[in-house]
Amino acid sequence: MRKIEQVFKALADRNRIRILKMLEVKPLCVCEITRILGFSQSSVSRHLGILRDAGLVRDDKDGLWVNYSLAAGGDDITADLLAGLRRWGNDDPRFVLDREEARRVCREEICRPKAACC
Amino acid sequence: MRKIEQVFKALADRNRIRILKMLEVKPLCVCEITRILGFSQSSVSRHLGILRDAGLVRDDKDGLWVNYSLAAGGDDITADLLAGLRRWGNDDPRFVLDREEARRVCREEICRPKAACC
DNA sequence: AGCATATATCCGCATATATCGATATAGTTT
DNA sequence: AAACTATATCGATATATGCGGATATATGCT
Repeated sequence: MRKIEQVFKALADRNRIRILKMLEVKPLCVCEITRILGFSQSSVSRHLGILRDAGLVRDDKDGLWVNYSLAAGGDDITADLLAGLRRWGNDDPRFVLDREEARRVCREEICRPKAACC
Repeated sequence: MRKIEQVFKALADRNRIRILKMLEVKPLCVCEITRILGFSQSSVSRHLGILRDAGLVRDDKDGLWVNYSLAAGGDDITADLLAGLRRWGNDDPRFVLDREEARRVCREEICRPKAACC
C-alpha cells in the first residue's frame, strides 16, 4: 500500500516535475532525459526510480533502452495529480524549453553517434 | 510568484497532511492541532507556517488564538490539490482518528484549564 | 566469447528538513 | 503596569535528500 505522502514527496522536486512535464510531450529514454536536464546519468536514473515507485511513470524496456512514460490509469491519486500537472506550470519558461528540447531530441544522436539518423 | 514545487514540498510531509485532513473537519487553533499531533508547539507552528506560505491554509487572529483553516479560492494549483485531498486518504486510520479528535477537541480545556467550558 | 553501450546501484559529501528546548512577541487579564 | 498566555522564532542536532563519480548489471553487436 503506497502512502499518500510518497506521491507528494516524488513531486516535491523541481527536476522531477521537469521530467514529468517533458514526458507529457512523448515517452523518453534515460539518455534523452539526461541530455535535457544536464545532470549525471546516475542522478537522473535515481529521479526516475522515485517517480516509478510513486506510481507516476512507467518504464518499458526496449533492448538497451528503457522508455519512461506517464503512468496512465493508475490509482486515483496519481491519475488526478498527473491530470493536474497537465494544467499547471505550462507558462514556466523552464518547462517550455524542456518540452521544446523533448520534441527535438533524438536518442540515436545522443547514445549512438555513429548511426546515421535524424 | 509561487513555484509549483513549493506546494508539493508543503504536502510532502505526513504530519502536514494530517493537519490538512484535520482542517477539513473545522478550523483549529495552534494549541488544538498541537494537542492532536502530540508534537512540540514550535514544531507545529513551523508546519503551519509552511502550509501558509504554500497557500494551502489561511490564518485568522482571534485575540491570542490564531485560527487556521483550509485556503478557499486560492490559485488553481492549491484549489485543485485541496479538492483532491478531500477525496484521498479518507480510509487511512491515522487520518480518521485525527479527525475524530478534531471534532471533540475544545480549546478552552486545553489552553485555559480554569475556564468553565464544554 | 568478448566488447560496447544504456541503465541501475552504491558510496561519500553537501545541503535541506524535522524536531525540540529556549526565548521572543503579541494580546489578555488583573 | 505586571503577570499570564498563545503563538512565532532562534539555535542545535539528527535525519533525509540531491548530486556526482565509480561500479555493477543487462542487452546488443561482432
